[in-house]
Amino acid sequence: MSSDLVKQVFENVRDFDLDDIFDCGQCFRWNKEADGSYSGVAEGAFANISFRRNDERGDAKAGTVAIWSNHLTEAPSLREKFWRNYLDLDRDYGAIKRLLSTEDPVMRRAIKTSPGIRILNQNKWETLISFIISQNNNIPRIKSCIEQLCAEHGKRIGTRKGRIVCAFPSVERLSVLREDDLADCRLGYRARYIAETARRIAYDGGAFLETGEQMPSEKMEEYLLSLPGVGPKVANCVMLFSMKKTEIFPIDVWVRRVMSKLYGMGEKNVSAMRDCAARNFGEYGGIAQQYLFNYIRIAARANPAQYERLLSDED
DNA sequence: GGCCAGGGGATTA
DNA sequence: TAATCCCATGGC
Repeated sequence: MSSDLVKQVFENVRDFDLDDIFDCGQCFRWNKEADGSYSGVAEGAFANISFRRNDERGDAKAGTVAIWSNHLTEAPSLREKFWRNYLDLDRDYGAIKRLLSTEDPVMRRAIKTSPGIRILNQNKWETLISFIISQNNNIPRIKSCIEQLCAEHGKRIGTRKGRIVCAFPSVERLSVLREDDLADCRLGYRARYIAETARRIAYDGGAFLETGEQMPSEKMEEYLLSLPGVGPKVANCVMLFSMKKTEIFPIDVWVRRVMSKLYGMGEKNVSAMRDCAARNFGEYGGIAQQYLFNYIRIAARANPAQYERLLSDED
């Protein structure tokens, strides 16, 4: 397959780190290679992405992104445009980080933990189904569920290291499936949500699939919440990760912990957390959320004992 | 064997 | 409106 790949390069990219981007919980189909690069699938194309920081002669805070993909059918200019948008390269994260950091020591620590996060602009349909799968689930298992879903129902797009690589299944395919056809994916009770939501999208999801960021957030959220298996958290993730709604602040169990333990808010007062985020983080609430989410998750992983003490502290 | 995971839906109170 | 239970699955 490697002979079929084409190369795309972006130079002098700042505020960029592969681990921060692909391991911060926003995407599920990218995996780290032995050389530190990441391989995955986006919009029906297999890709491998590497990042090399400039040496001391260049801008030390910047580097070069190199992407090998089998995006063969598109003109080079369209491919360049696709990756530029997918990796959110036109956004000035340095400015956003400075804005979020002023007068917020918690955010300063969070950003310092993963300063290279960028919010990917992912496919709406894939993001919707992926985050339905995410409910009451953990990230490794979400990834395996999605891989199985792609292997069983996605279009084959090539082979990699002797394994078949598949695209995310189409609306058409999933909309004709019955719950039983999803049994191999080990989706549990979410299988019914996915089958029903797929039929809804096939039937009336035109506006969702074709518009997106042009549509007002309120209207889009209303539609998403009408889908089976989609509540506030899933709807918010879809809007943030696939519709450029950077002000949206998804609240899950980890964000609730951050807000209660580090921002001193009531554990269950989700609406107050939303208000707090809107006040403090404004139009970049979603990006702030991603720094915080990754911060608390890394803290829990790195030092479980200290993390447990933090959580059990009855202040 | 109970608890937890990027929650949502239905039923109670 | 808020609280509670249940929902499959798998890792620990």
